[in-house]
Amino acid sequence: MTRRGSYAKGIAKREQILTVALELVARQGFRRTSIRDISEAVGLTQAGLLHYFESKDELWVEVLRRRDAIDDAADWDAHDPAELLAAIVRHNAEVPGLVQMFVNLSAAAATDPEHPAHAWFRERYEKFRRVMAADFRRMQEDGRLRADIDPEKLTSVLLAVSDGMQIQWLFDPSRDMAAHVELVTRLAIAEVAAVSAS
Amino acid sequence: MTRRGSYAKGIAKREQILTVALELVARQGFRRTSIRDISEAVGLTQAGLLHYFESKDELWVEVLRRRDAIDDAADWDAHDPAELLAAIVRHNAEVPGLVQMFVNLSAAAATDPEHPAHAWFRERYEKFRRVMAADFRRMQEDGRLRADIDPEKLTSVLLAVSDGMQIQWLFDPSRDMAAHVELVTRLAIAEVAAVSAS
DNA sequence: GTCTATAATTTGATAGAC
DNA sequence: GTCTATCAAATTATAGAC
Repeated sequence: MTRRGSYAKGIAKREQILTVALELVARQGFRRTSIRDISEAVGLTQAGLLHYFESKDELWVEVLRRRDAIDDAADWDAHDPAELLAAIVRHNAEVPGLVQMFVNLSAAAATDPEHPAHAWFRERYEKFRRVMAADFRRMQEDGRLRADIDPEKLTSVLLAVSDGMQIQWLFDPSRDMAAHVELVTRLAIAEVAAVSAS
Repeated sequence: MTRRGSYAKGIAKREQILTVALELVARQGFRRTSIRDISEAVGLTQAGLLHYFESKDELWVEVLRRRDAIDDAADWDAHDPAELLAAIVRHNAEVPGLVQMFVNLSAAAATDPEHPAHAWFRERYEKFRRVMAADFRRMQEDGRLRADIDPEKLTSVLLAVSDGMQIQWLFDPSRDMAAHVELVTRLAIAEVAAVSAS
């Protein structure tokens, strides 16, 4: 409430930093992007930038948080969790810096319990598994999904395909990430009609 | 041929370095393992270790190469490419350092064309896709695999599940990586019988 | 084959002034 | 909110002794 002008400016600067950081990652690669590069790109010194984020890794975590917040708020055109995931994956292909960052950060966080993003990723996987699996269970009750599939396993598989295809896509951007997610979905869903029709 | 004794010793030392490197990664994490740590663990100085490997990243690439060479030579009990992949994935769960390294290195290589492992990964994915897809195509001709699946896409999906589950497994080692690969396989294969029996 | 020594860089991070 | 200054590490790399 106090000093509204400079407060708003601080918020805007934060946003700018997060945006520019992703642009730099897309342009010069995640490993090659230092905190100094980012600070200079937004017209700050390195120390100036660290006024906004406690550390480099914390900055990346903030990028992830913001992405999820935006995704959560977005109005996706999807009828089931698998379609939703495919839509998100399709959207990610528009933001190469984000994919680069996600891949590297998830790897680092997975292999280091002390990493600032470790708990975030862990909880994210759990949340997705819980929420999506519940939806899949409902679909099974409605006969829209094969009954012989464990909903939790299917969720994990879809998340794994999504994560794994990001890597393959980075090596060859002509690969269609979302199409591969949809292949699994089709195998899990379409046969219901075929089997019940037989 | 010359100086056989010391030559053999050099080979043995190289092997020791690669083995110890993986042990250290498993124990203290990939990011926390420096070339100095490894050199000290094998009774060398940093400079001494760099007599064997041109750089840290080259050392990691050698670990990958050796792993693949061992896997290629192994006698896997598998009847089709999907079973083979599941067997390899199951085996990987016994070597946590390797999984840690693979995840981090593939991320780094994917996001940096100059990375020493970039070409290696790229070609590896291509090779797997080519070889496995050819096998899947044969299985389709034999009626052992659903005909409405693109063999290349199925291969990419299986590799993605394998890579993606490694990450989820690192966050929670109680997850069964191979079982998730097998879920996809079952969806792609088993229905042939069901459909053709109907 | 292995060491000591050391240079040169780069990076993330901190203290404290303005 | 931003800067200057400065640190401590980590890493690659090299020269040259043993």
